[in-house]
Amino acid sequence: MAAPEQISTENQNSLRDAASKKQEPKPKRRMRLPPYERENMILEGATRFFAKHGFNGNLRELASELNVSQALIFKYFDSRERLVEKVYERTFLGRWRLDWEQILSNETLDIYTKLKKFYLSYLETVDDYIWIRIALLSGLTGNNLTSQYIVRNVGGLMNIIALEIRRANSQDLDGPITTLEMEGVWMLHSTFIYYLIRKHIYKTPVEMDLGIYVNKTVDRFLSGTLHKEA
Amino acid sequence: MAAPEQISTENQNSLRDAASKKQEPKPKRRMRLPPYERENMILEGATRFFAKHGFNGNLRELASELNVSQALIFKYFDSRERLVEKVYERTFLGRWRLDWEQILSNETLDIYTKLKKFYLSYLETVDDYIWIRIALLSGLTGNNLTSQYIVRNVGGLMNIIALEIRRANSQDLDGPITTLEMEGVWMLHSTFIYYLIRKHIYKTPVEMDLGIYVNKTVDRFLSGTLHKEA
DNA sequence: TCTGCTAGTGAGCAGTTGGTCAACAATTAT
DNA sequence: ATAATTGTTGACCAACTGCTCACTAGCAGA
Repeated sequence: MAAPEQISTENQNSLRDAASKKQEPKPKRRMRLPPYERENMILEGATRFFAKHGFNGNLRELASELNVSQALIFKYFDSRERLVEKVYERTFLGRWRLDWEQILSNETLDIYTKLKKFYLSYLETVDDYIWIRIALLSGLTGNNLTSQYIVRNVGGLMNIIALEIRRANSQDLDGPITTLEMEGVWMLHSTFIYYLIRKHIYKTPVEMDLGIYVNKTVDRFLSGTLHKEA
Repeated sequence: MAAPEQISTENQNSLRDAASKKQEPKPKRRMRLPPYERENMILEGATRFFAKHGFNGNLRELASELNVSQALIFKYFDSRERLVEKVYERTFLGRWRLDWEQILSNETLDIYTKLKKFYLSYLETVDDYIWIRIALLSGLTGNNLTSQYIVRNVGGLMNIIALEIRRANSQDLDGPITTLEMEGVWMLHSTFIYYLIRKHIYKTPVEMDLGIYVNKTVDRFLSGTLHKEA
């Protein structure tokens, strides 16, 4: 760790040159962007960065990843807190698809294809390192309205599925949905969420063909994993 | 909810007394504990604390929760990093039950009761605010061997279950287990893990009777959620 | 080419944080 | 009682962090 005490002048020079060659050749011409673009660039970088380092990641580090001064971040976002809020919005609200509800309520589809269509679309927008990490981080950090908003929204979809399952079982649709019925629906959803956790967070091997995986999982969910024989 | 606006002087005094009694009458006599006990106390407090505030929670705050100086923490743990490691060990390794593997391999039980027995025991040791939060936090922070160790261990159990399902389906036990077979097994496990996430992290309403919940979930997993009629 | 507007920055401030250390005091042995 | 041992602490340090501000420089319009 200690620097050598004696170096020849030439060495010193060449070392300095090498060093300066590594930091200078980027004369780092100051790039001027229209505010909207710059804001977007920062927000996108922050999303990636927070996903990786958590919401109290070092802002100076974020700035240097963006090749921008740390002061600039505060020109576009009043405080770290505001920046984090924006990241939430971008990540969650920005990805919510309004047609999910329609797929699930579509009367012309049977329950198998309905669930397969929905979860294929759901996974397409959500099977992403950034999304799953931000989702878990925001849940753990708590105190954020956005994650609660999502919980409620997903809860709404789960309710629809519960009703569709009743319909498929030709049960009475009127009574209130029981806790155990809801747990049944969450079973399917849990499977897909934990698939994302294993894939993007624990990085264990998983089935990579989403089409096959979704089909098989929905089938299993509805029909059971035991071959009913005879 | 609102406090009464008028209180007699006596009341005010007694209130003030009560308040001061709460912070002053602790002349904070210095408590001396045998090292083993103190270490345990700090470790337990740190586990609770990190579970709540994440692994870069403020150590001064932790110290004050323990009614102990911040310097003392460093007498028992060289650095924050070491402390976090110990928290991992305590939380994960300390809870692993060796008999889980035996329950699952037990030849005298049918697959239904096997899975029910196992997951009841599993949830009993793992259905806990602290456990699920530390588990997710450690996964997100990455770079920890312990969480990978657990992933491997759980993976081992999943493998056993995969084999048991083959047996129940009277399939050939010899071929290698396919990715899709494994995904099937993860479906059940995912359900229980995400149950914990909903319960302890998102704090949404869930079925509270573990016995009923485990039974019903295993049944659904094996037999499907659709009533197969005629 | 020059000028005005404003995107962008370096330097620095106040507060915080992990970690250290000499001194203090609770307990035990004498 | 007294002394030796050692668990415990207050005060401190150096590094870091969110955030600010006076100043710099890229770009559009004249």
